[in-house]
Amino acid sequence: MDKERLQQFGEGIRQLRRSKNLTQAELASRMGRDQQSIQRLESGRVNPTYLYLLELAKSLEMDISELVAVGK
Amino acid sequence: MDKERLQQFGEGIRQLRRSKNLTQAELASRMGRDQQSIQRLESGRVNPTYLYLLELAKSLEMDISELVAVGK
DNA sequence: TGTATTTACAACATATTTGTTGTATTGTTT
DNA sequence: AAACAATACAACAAATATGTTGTAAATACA
Repeated sequence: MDKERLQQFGEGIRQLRRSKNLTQAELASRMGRDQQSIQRLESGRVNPTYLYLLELAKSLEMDISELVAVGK
Repeated sequence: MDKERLQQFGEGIRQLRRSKNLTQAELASRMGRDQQSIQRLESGRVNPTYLYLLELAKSLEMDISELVAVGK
């Protein structure tokens, strides 16, 4: 189901963020967003856009190709 | 600018679709969508979601990691 | 030329993402 | 325990993606 794919992806992002020792607020700040934005993403309650993913990858210092692979 | 990234990505999708000899309508059909959806994507007028990209990759018979790489 | 196919674009309704504010809950540290 | 930091969640407005219909323009082909 779609909802599960989003939850899986969100969980993957959470792992990545933690592996880099960043708080939700810190990551959000790098993206010019707020903590709630990351929280919703990690909880799988939203379906992020391509541009959001590009910014996320940049803020996590990785390629978007690697980023989207976490949901697999 | 963001608009340019979307245009660049859309153009990349167009190349991929053409390389597989698919019309916009055919690709859309595989995704359960209509021709207009693909047209807006390729013209860079929309910012597709993660789930949309997953379906697009599947319909183009490729990995989402490869798919998002076309916009680079 | 004429016909069919493909692509482009616009407008509208609907659903959803995003931004924002506030706050509750959980976790950590002293 | 108390204080602080981090995370979760809800509700609202605004922006935007998506679905849909209609049609114009461009392209391919007989």
